[in-house]
Amino acid sequence: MTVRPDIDALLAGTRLFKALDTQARAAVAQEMKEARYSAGQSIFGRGEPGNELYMVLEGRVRLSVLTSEGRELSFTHAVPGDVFGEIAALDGSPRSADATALTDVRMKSLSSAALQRLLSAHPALAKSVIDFLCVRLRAVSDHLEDIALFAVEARLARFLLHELSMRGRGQDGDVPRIALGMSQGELALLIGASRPKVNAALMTLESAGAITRVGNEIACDRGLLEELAQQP
Amino acid sequence: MTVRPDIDALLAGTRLFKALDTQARAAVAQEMKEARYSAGQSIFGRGEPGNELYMVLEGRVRLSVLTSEGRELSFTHAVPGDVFGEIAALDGSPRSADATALTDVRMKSLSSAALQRLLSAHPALAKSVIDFLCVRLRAVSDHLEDIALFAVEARLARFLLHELSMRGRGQDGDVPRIALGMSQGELALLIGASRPKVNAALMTLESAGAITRVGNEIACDRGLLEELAQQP
DNA sequence: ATACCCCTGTTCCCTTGATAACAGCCGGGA
DNA sequence: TCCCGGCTGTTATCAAGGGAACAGGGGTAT
Repeated sequence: MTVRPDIDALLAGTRLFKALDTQARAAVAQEMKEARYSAGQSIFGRGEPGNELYMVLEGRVRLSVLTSEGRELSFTHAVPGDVFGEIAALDGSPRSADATALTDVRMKSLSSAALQRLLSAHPALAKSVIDFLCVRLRAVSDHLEDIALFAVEARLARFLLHELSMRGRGQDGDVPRIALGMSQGELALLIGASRPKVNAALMTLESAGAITRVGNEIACDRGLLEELAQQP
Repeated sequence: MTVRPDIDALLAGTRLFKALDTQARAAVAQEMKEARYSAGQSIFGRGEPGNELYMVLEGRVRLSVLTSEGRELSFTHAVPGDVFGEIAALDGSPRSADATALTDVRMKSLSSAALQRLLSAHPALAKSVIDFLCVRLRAVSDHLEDIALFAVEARLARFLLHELSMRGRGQDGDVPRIALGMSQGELALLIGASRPKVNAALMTLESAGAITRVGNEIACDRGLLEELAQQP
């Protein structure tokens, strides 16, 4: 395990802070505090006041909402390098989602007070924040479109393609692979479908030759996936 | 019809520009150009380069997406005082949705070049933009949650409550009313349901006493609507 | 006046997907 | 070692909702 992953490198890789110069990034790094949660723990809940944002160093965090009747939907998972909790930290309103540690998690937190201070001191940060929020908006819009307009199978194909473009390795002509790192149940929450349906969809994609499961990784055929991603 | 609605007043009422001082707002107003479209016309399409944002002065604009198979979903409608097209104008990426004039529309447009210039010149604008994007994000997230987790009837109740809180008049103990200003077909696109289902849901809400239709306005019982908005 | 178009209200059928339930598997802890 | 808990794979049942279809109404243009 990496004992001291380079915080500065992580900040540089994050859309939120990538536009800053090294000096400004050092200022940000200075303000961040270590935060740890263990698997299953709630990091924050919807409706609570939100006084900080987080950057994940290790582990996986579920960002989700839960209705009073117990139905649940995940917006996304935050993995190392990802930032979450930024909305409440930026606008001062209550948390708009629940954050739950899916594994043991190590993070850096940045208080909203420090964030506001940094925003005033480094105008370039504002531009970064705006870009970051635009990316978020496009992601949520895409998610909405997927759930409203496509069947479960196509949603799964779209999810895999999205993961490929985000965290995909497997360069060049090689068959790209994804390490999902989550159960089918978590996948179902992200896709907005029931767990059995997700299982069935995985089987369908597999027999269609669009994916092959090797260990706990998934080898993907981009072309076939893109085809299936269009279907009703 | 208002021949010269006060542009400055509209800008002041817009979240995007409300934090600016009068002088900065005058600078913005200076940069805006009149734009007109007639009912049914496309203003921009998804995937096109986006070089300006718009503020609606008169009329109604549908912001939607369309799949290759012809299924459609509206994200929202822009009405007088609303801004749209800001994402592409801010981040330089292609349009993420289609914009269609539902009625004859009169707008002011602001080029992304001018927007970037204003952002550099007026740091307070950056803060406004960030707040604006946060509001957008919360709205899209809510929409996603509604569609993923609630039945058509509850989604309709939620939509009406949302309209009430946005554009609702009917102050104090009075029964609040909404002028929807759209057909059931448009409403169905916004809610993510079929037109017949929306019709049935309206009937159900009406016989439950949650709404009463008078002319082309809807009188709402907030309490009952909030109750129905929770149901599966 | 007439024809046309778009909107509302409504019905029927059929597909999708949620739910519950159960068996088999694997890994960790007692 | 055995047991337990969580995960995968799979099935049968049932409800929600989409799509097509049609009647009636009101406005507009011819």
